Formats: sequence, structure tokens, C-alpha cells
Amino acid sequence: MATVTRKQREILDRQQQVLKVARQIFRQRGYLGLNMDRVAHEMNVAKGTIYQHYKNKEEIILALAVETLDKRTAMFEQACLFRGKPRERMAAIGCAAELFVIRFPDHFELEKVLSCSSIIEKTSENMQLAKTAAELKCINLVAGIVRDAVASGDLELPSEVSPDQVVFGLWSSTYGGYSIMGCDDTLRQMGIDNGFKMVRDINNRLLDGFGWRPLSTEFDYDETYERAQREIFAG
Amino acid sequence: MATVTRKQREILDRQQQVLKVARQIFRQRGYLGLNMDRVAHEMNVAKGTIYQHYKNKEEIILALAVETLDKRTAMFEQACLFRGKPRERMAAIGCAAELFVIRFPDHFELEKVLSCSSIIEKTSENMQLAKTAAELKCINLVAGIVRDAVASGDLELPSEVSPDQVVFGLWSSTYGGYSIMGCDDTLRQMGIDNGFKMVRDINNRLLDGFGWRPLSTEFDYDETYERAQREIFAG
DNA sequence: TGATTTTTTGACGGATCGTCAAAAAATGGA
DNA sequence: TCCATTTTTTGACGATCCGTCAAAAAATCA
Repeated sequence: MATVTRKQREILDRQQQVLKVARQIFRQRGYLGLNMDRVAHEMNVAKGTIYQHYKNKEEIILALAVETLDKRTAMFEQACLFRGKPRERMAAIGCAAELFVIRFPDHFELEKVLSCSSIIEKTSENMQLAKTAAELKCINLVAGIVRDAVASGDLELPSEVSPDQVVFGLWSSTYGGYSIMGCDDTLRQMGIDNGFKMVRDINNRLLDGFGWRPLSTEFDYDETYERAQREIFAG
Repeated sequence: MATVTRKQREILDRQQQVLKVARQIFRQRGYLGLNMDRVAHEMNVAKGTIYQHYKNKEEIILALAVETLDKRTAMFEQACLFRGKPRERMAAIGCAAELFVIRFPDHFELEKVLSCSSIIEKTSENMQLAKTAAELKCINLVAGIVRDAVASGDLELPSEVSPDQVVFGLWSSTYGGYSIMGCDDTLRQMGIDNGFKMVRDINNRLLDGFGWRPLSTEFDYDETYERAQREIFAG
């Protein structure tokens, strides 16, 4: 028993080790620069061994995304603990999202690669499900806050609008905003310097549009952001 | 002289031909399925000839994106001609954006591929600039409508908010929304069926948040969408 | 027509992929 | 401890795609 467990642990450890090395390479050299030979070489191991753990490099990339997605879930969970009205907690989520892309700058690049259909197609169904599950955890945390707002009366949604719609809106604009920020110099051409602040403001306007009280015009959410940063994500 | 022109035309024609064949392959087989040998083979031409026109497949993909981006500009220009208040014209732009992704379903896939830094890095500076220029044309059309709204008093922007910020917001949520729609089945998990309607509603909420009159709560923009579809993009 | 320039060709060397038979290591029973 | 059996690791291999370039073919010109 103990032997089996040790063996299994060793395998798990190496799985982690592969991800660690692969993330390093991906960060430095991107999708095209990451290849199995390189991973194997950096790990002082034969190529075949890597294939024992992951069927191809796309699978490794997907595994990396799941790994960081779990980090994000943890950060979002922290944010949910923030003391304040639902909309303040949502601001804390925004704060977490910002910190996440700063702390894990390679995650968005992973997402972009995985958004290419011919790339994601090479990965296993299982790992894809794992990623969807990891995403759903985050989405549900956010949806929970929206529902709290509805329950507390801060947010009055018409019958044809579901809480998930609000989540989808925040998700879209945040995802879109960060995407445009990261890869396009169109932004610079538009004269926008602080992309994070921009996304924050856009999201605030969006929530104002849904009538989520207190509106950003009557409450200082920048202050809330700073408090969230200090209180929850100190260090 | 006439000879030179004819020769040049032939070269241009083949450039187009490459794009046509490549788009076909890309649509069917995606990024990983598109390769120079295949393009050459389908064109009954040697591989070296393809390289005379485009330095690698990434450059072809970028050229394809520029091509469709120009189509989008044309559609946005049409939308700008729509008769109505600025916000109605903006709705017409939204309509154009929708029709665009329907008419050119491969464009978003191209965008996704090109958003990967290690892929775009393989392309030429010049073609990248061409893409940025094509994007900027669209952005400026949208920005023009925002400025019209400000000028006409329909939209009162605080001094710290620039019209470009509004554009960025729309851009983000639309880009983000369509991205999530296209590649993720997270959406289905969230129980969202009509992604287009969703993006439309989100954008309306966002503009409501900016206080752009008439608000979507006091005006039927769905009606405007349908009119835009009928009037401008008939057929 | 034949010399010169331009264009096309596809074979080639190099990189990466994913596989698999053989080698090495681990396991387990005597 | 030893050796037979199972599991894991190894890296050579064939296949694919990349981008190049010298030679062949075509076009131009005098």
C-alpha cells in the first residue's frame, strides 16, 4: 500500500514537474516555442516519458490553464468573503480578476491559444471538462453575488433578465477588455493608458445600466477596490 | 508598360488566389491544418511560388484577417448611413457586427489565432500595421457616432470620460461576448441560448450606464435592429 | 534567334511530431 | 540475496512540415 502510494506520488510529482517546466518555457517562448523535446530535455528525461503523462503539448497547455484557473477560483473565493454590500463584493471580485492577470500573466496567453479550435481539438475530452468545471466554479461564485443583490433588493431585474445575464455581461467585457489590452496596440492608438482602470469603469457602467445600487455615480468603488486590495490580497 | 501592368495584375491575381485557397483550407482544417504544401498543392503550383507571395502561413492568416476586416469596415460604413438618432445608428452598428460574424464565420477564428503572441510574432511589421489600420477605421466610425451623440446632447459624458472609453467598452463586451459564444460551451452550461441577443442586451445596458438617451428602458432598440437589418442589409 | 533576366520548381537539410521495440528499473517470491 | 516477471524509461525512427536555394523553365529583350 505504502509503496503504491509512494509510486503514485512520484508520478503525480512528475506531472507537476512537467507543468512547472512547461509553464516556464511557454512564458518565455510561447506556443510555438514549447515542444516536447524541449520539455524532456529541461527535465533530464526522455521524450517518451513526457508522453506518458500528456498526450501532446496542447494537453499540457490545457492542463496549465486548469492549474491557473484553480488559482483564480481561490482568489475569487477570497473576494467573496469581502465585507460589504453585494456590489462591493462584486468590486472585490473585479479586484481579484485584476490581481489574477497580474500574478499569472501567462494565463491569458494560454486562454488565447486554447481558444483556437484546431488546437483545443487535439486535447482530451476529460481535460476539457476539467477546464469547463474550473470556469464554472468561478462563474457560480460571481452569480452568487448577483443573486444576493437581487435577494437584498439592491438589484431589481426585470423578469426577462436572469442573473446569469449579468454575469455574462461582466465576463464578456472583462475578458474582451483584457484581451484587447494584452495583444493589441490598437489600444495605444486609441490613447488609452490604464487598461485595468478602463475595464473597471466599463464594468461599473454596465452594472449601473442594470440599476444595481448603489450606482457608481453615488458611491466610490475605487475606494472599495483599494480596500479590497489591502484587506484581502495584502502581500 | 501594358505588359508590366498585365504581369503585375497576374501577380496580384495569384495573391488573391492564394488567399482564396488558404481561407478554404483554414475554414475546413483550422490553423494546424493549414500548411504551405497544402496550399501549393491545391493551387497546382510549387511551394516556392507561395513563398514568393507570403513569407509563411501566419502571414497568410494575417492577410486573411485584413481582408475580412475590410469587409467589416464596409458594413460599418453602411450602418453609419442609418437614419435615426446616434444611439439608433449605434444599434445599426451592432446589427452590422452581428451580420459580419455570421457572414464571415472564419474571421473570429482568424482573430483568435492571431491573438497568440508567438504566432503574430512570425508576421511582418507591415501586415500588422495594415491590420491595425483596418481596425482603426472601424473604431473611428464607431467613435464618430459617440461624438455625434455628445454633440447632440443625447450623451453627457463627465469630463474624465472620453468618447473612446465608450467605444472601448462596446468593443470589449462585443469582442468578449462573441469570443465566449464561439469557443466555449461554458455558455451552454450557463443556460444561454441566443448569444447574439445577449450581447445586444449587454451593450444596451452598458450604454444606459453611460446615460446615452434614449435609454433602452424607454426605447425599443430590438425594433431598431430589425429595421437596420431590413433597410441596410437586405438580401 | 539567341542572350539575358525573371520566375518557377521541387529536392533538401532541419525541426518537431508521436510511436514503439529494446533496455533499464522496480517488484516480488523463493 | 537472487532471479523471474512486470513496469517504466529510453531514444532511434518514420512521418510531416518548415523555409531555402540551385537548377530548370519561361519571359523579355536586342
